[in-house]
Amino acid sequence: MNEQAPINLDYSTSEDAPSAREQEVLSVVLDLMVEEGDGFSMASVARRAACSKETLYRWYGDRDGLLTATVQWQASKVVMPKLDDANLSLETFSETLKAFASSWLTVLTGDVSIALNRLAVSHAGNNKSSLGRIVLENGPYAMRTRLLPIFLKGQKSGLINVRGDEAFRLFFGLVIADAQIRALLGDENKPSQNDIKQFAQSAVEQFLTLCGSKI
Amino acid sequence: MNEQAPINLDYSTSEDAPSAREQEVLSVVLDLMVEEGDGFSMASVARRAACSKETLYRWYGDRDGLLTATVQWQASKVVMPKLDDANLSLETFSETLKAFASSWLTVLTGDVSIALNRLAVSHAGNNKSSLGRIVLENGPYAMRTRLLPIFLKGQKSGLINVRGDEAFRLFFGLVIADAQIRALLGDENKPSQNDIKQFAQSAVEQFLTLCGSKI
DNA sequence: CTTGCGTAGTACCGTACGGTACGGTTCTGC
DNA sequence: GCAGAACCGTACCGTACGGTACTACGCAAG
Repeated sequence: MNEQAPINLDYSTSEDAPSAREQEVLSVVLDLMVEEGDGFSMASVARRAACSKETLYRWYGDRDGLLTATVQWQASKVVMPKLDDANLSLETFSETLKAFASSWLTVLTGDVSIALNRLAVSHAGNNKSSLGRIVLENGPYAMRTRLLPIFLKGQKSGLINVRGDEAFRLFFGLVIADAQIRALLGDENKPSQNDIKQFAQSAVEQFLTLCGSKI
Repeated sequence: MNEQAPINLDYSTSEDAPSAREQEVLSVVLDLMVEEGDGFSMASVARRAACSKETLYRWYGDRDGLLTATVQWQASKVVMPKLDDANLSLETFSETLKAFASSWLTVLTGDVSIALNRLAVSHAGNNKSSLGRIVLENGPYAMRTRLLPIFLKGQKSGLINVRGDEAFRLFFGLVIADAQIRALLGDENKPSQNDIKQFAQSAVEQFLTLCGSKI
């Protein structure tokens, strides 16, 4: 349904991991993104990374290549949570979901994620520059891909009863709600770590209430 | 909690409504925003609106002023739904919420809203340019302000049982879920009008299930 | 020591755009 | 019909930035 025209996401196969020096550069880009949004110049990157613009262009081709490499590097740092499918009690299931929800909210309202998503949103308007696509693939879609098997296991264990895609939509809504868009729009009123824990907990409880096998 | 340092939102008091000619200009800006995102130039506005750049600068001061005027004009076009507090049956309440949810989803996934929110998000990164703030005030906050009295009425009639701010967060999450962020990131898979009706209906049902007075 | 490669630093070019200036034209009030 | 303001169209300026060219230096191999 969603996987159409697979984009080049072969950062895990082609050029494996960026070298230490490259990571320095990409890290500078991330910092600049957080500080100045999309406005930073190639010159500022070169200056702060103590490299020449020529090197940037040799390594990444153009500005968009640099941004793409940065986004993909950042995405590659997010690790996949595991759920051992053996002992799937309601307790385990619920706790796993809560932990995931908490971590997800923390990431999404973090500075780096905000900067990255701002960049992707603004680039999604202008055609060319597939940054929006890439963030979409590594953001919502990736989370969906990660959560679906978890939901599936819960379903097979009779803990929930709902179609997978509906489960994802519901879970996203209950957990994230308006937190992300408000952060993107510059709302300074960010949820504290305590708020997040609270949100995650009640979201999971609501989730289980709504689709905890009863139909 | 949210209303701090009230920004200049006096488009309703100072210069009332833009003239017909001004509306032509602002409409051109909206069109260009939908077509090209933030990338459009003042020259392109002048060209398509068949006016001179000098006029644009005389009227709006600078580019940011033009954008601000456009955003505020668009926001002023959204009308406030009413709920007659007299006959507040569960049926009426539920139908009102469903209609609101449906309309909300339609607006948020529409081209104009997407373009506007993209603009606001990208400007929220760069300080100066209070566009993010303005969209935040006229988007999520305005919806919150609109919904709170409705929830309050429902609460007083014993139909729901939840704190107002929690009700808003919950309602937002159930109705909007990942639809807006996906649209902003350029997901072409927009919900059809039928999907929207479906989403709105089940969202309201879920909302009433979760906080329909039972605690 | 010498040769050659990779890179830092910098100067440079072309372009795009925000903002201004100005001549010519239309509209408005008297 | 006349004066003044508003406005259109366009030419122009300054700047900022993406991208390229070139020089100098460090360093490793032979």
